[in-house]
Amino acid sequence: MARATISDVAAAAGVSQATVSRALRGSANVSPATRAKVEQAAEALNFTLSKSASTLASGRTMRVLLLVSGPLNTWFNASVLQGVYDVLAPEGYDTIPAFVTNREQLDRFFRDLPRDRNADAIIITSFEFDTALHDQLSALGMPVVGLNSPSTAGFDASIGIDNAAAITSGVQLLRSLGHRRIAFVHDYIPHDMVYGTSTRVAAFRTAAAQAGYGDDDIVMIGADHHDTTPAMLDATAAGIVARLLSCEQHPTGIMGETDEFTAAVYKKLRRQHLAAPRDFSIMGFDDAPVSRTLDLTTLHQNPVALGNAAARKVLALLRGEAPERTHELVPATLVLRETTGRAPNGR
Amino acid sequence: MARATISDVAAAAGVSQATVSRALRGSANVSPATRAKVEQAAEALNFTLSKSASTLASGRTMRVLLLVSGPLNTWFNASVLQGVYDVLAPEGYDTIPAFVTNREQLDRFFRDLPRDRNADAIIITSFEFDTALHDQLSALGMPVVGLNSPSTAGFDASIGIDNAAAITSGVQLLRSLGHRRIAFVHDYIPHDMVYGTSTRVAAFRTAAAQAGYGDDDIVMIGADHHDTTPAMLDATAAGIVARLLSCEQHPTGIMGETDEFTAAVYKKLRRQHLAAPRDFSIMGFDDAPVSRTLDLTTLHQNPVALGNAAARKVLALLRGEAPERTHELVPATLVLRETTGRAPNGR
DNA sequence: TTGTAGGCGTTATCAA
DNA sequence: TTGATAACGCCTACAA
Repeated sequence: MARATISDVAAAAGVSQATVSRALRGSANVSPATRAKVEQAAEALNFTLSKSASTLASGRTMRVLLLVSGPLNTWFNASVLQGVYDVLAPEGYDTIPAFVTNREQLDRFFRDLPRDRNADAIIITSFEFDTALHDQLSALGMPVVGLNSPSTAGFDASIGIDNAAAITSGVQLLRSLGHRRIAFVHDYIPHDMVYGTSTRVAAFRTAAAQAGYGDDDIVMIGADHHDTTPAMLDATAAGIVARLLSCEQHPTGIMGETDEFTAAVYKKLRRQHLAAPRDFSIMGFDDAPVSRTLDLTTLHQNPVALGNAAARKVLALLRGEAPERTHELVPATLVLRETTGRAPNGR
Repeated sequence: MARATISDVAAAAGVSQATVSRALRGSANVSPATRAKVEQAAEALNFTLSKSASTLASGRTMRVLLLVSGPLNTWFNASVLQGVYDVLAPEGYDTIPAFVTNREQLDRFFRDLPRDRNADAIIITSFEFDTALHDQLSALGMPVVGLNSPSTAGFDASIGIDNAAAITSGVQLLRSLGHRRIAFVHDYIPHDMVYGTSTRVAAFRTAAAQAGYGDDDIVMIGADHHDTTPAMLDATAAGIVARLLSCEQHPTGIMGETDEFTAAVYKKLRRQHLAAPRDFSIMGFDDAPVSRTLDLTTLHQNPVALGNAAARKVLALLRGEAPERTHELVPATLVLRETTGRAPNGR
């Protein structure tokens, strides 16, 4: 038997198609009796509304795009997806993941997007837009919400963690523990794209200065390219540790841009038979699973919650309401674990 | 300006709507000249086909469902999603993730699914179907492909790793290293659902027997409930280690059902100042990131590749072709790292 | 290779 | 509260 259509249900229930549509969507202005009749008929015919037909007729696609930077199978991105999904699914929206890993893909994505009215809104994670992108963005005609983007420019709403405040608390911790010289180790920073985490580098500089560290007391060491494989990350970490330890007076307090990156550095340090917090203190950022595994002190953020919040803002925007808070900044809090402690004597 | 429709393009290009449709979909039987004209007109009008309208008219949704067990933000599930996405996206298909964590949700998912013709195919990851589900499944009328499912029953095609062979190689390793007594530690096994990884438990029993281990030489220790949070996993691991070490002659060779679970156990063991491979050997399963972090010997599988393969089978099925291999079993190979070695003396 | 025209299954507007 | 009916934007025989 062919699938039932709305008119089959209408016939079975003895009402019009319009009434079936109203009843099944839980719309107001349907008498309880009628609604019950319709629901029964639909049930009997094993009928549900076709999403495609609804979409076409209403102009609403019931889909929201989630654009993340980098692969989907990272802790952060997957968690954001989970968070977005959790609030969107009950509302009947599909979450459609998409990702870009470099500028070229990003441009292509936006070039194709406006021509493609196949989503009602878009959530953009972890990177910023320059003017060019900004223009295309506004041409989209759909709500755009940012998640952990370096700035709020171009977004109808946004949610993100307060990187600067978090980094400051981390620096303060190291200072409290007596570390005279501190370092920040970070991943490659591409010139053509601004990532959410990139702001942490600048934040460290600022925080360190404010905490009283002189220029000679802070060292910044970055990777010179993106590390896509574990083996490459490993090599990069080795290089960074080499530079770290060959400073004439090496820093004893180390902060990393992300837990993953920090973990790689930490492992290399241990391979030199240096131990934390005996010989140095090290802390990551994110509170990703790897930080638990290694008992790494870190700065906690909750990407699932961020995803939830972003999705809620999308929902509000879609309803034509203003989100409770348009641009929201949530704290990332210090999680003390085993890799930080009093600075070694004599340093 | 309102969005252009296909008839605007037709008018601009001086052809019929049908020709525009054919040209834009890359269909055959369109002269290069006409195609060029159409493409130009579409470009000028910033036009692309509406997915919803196409779907409605053609009956094809260009969407495939990916049903995973457990949250999306696990290494395995996120990687499968990535893998599926990678091959489906270029073909114009959206990947729509969905997940269920228990039997009730699973039932609900399938109860709603047939009434909801909003996907062309479905990929089901990591669990099996009993007869009841099987029936609903075939009523779906769309291709169903399995990924790491315990059996191939009910699937039009499937891909998975050979758990039994992998477990066997692990057991052989422990035997070669001289471990007289071996243990298998595993997560909770619910009674109402069969997971892909559950088969590893039985596989261990079989492999151990075949390798010559007597009943007294193998110990199986499982969790008695699912551990959803890190803290709970931690507690469970503590209980397991307690049982492990309180055996009158405790096993020195340990295999775990998954890397994550194994890592939790390993950490607890270390907290007792036991070291691998000095005091015991331990190996995980999956080659998840945590196994690298801890230098854990493990059995490698590649969920991204599994996702790729599953998606390719979907594509073939959707084209009405038979996949190159309908039911495929790929090996999971032993990765030697630092946590396995010769059994301690005198054991 | 291209055009014609009916239909895909809803939603939304307007009356009743 | 309910019913007619005209969109919604494209696909696909079928015909030319």
